[in-house]
Amino acid sequence: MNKKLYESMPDKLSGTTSKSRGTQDELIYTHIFDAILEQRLIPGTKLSEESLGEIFGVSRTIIRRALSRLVHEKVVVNRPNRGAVVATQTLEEARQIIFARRVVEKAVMELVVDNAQLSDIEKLKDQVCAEQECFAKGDRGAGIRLSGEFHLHLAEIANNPSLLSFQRSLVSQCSLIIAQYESGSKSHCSCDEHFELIEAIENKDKERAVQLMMHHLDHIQDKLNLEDEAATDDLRAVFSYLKSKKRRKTSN
Amino acid sequence: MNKKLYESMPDKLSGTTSKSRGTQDELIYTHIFDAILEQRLIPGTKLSEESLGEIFGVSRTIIRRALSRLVHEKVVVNRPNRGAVVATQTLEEARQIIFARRVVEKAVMELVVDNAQLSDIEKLKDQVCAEQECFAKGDRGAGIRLSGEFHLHLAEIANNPSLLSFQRSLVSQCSLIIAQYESGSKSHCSCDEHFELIEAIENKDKERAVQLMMHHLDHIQDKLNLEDEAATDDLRAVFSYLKSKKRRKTSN
DNA sequence: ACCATACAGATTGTACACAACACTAATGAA
DNA sequence: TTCATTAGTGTTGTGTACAATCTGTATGGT
Repeated sequence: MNKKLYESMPDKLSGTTSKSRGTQDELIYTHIFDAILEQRLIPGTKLSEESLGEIFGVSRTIIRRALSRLVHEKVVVNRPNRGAVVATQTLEEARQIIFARRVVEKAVMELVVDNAQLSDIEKLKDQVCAEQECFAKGDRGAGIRLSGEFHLHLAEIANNPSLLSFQRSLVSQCSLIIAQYESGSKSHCSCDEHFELIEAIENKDKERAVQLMMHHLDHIQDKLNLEDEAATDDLRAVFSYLKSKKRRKTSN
Repeated sequence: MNKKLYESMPDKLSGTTSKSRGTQDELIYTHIFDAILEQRLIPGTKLSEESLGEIFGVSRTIIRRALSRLVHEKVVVNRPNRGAVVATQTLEEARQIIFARRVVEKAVMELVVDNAQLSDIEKLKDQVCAEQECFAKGDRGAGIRLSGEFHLHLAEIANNPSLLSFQRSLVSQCSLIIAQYESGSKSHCSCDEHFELIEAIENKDKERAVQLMMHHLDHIQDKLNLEDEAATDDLRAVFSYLKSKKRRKTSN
């Protein structure tokens, strides 16, 4: 009766890494995850179990599982007895995360240069084009998400599951950091750099590819100025495309 | 009546990374985790929620949380509707995990050489001594666990939380791999190599420290290669030459 | 004897009720 | 007014009942 509400969600969101279909909690995880990566949920936003349960039409049990996964990936922080919030990072933590990413991206890139097939490179190009379009038409949120997914895709090509899952966590955290610290006006068009990376991969120029990647990360780090941003912290607004239904007739 | 049973457990188990105290599920997580690292739980063992609940004197809710964390760290695998089992890795997965560890350990070691204080080095020495004692008195399980904790401690000294949590997951998985593939008779006394590592750190000889670490990992991997043809109880590995088929649908 | 289907037992998946805790507001005294 | 205590309200934490699902066994047909 009050179930399966979420089935009416727009499809575009369900394609985080193009393999997000599955159980309820996975779907919900993906929605929240994407919302965070697209900066529709900004750092510090409280994620109330009951609200989310109403929004997605499931019980708190399911929400809890989705949140617990996000907590594990360090995208959400759980404050005991006080609920979960979208993670906020200090500048020092941000530097540490970017450092870790440097370590992983270097290894990933070396594997990518060795492993990348032509089809992989085509897909990468398509992805960066999509990213470019998003920025061009002003959909900054989706652009930032696709930018992160570009790096995830690299880790997929590298074909090491451990590195991939670590990369997933790091990329998400980086998106949060960008959301938190980067001035909104800066176009953040990493597309050019992404195209350069692809070119180096295509040429099998490992050294240049790695060096470009390091510079790419330098640029992210350089942009860590303190700046404010304004997005919504209203859960219902973020997920407004869902028909939010009242749970039960009891207690309003 | 059947609650708080676990309070009477021996204390020695509660010191995984010397900061394991906390909520119920964290305690239980630690106990299972240690049991796996000490190879008292071997790969493939089923972890029934109800049994564990009885053993620890808590409801399935808590057990589920502990298991979910273990699943996230890839130490336990969850089979939908059929419960959780201690993870088994194929040889290929094992190689990938060790590769990822190579990446992380190199970065960690470079940081350690830069950051290590005298007190850190003392603690490392104590830890390896404890490890040595365990092997000497035949407690192989605890020895293996301490051996892993040595590497975790290095990641702590490196002082990068992201790398540390990745390292935790990788080290646990490596312990599983060793449990699965390494012949029991081999002494696995990595203590000597650990002492050598400490010496290089003490001398601030970064290059040598990194190289020793790589060799250390080579040795782990070499042992796998020796066992390459050994029988496995992992069906996927045994029948890996078959193309895995999609699950059959309703139309039989 | 063989195969398929149906049933039975056990285990996990989900929802919900209630307990425990944290924050807020209100009350009263100095 | 200000501070301390306390009651109230809302949210999370945990246990448990029931539903859904899977595995193994038994039954019946060929």
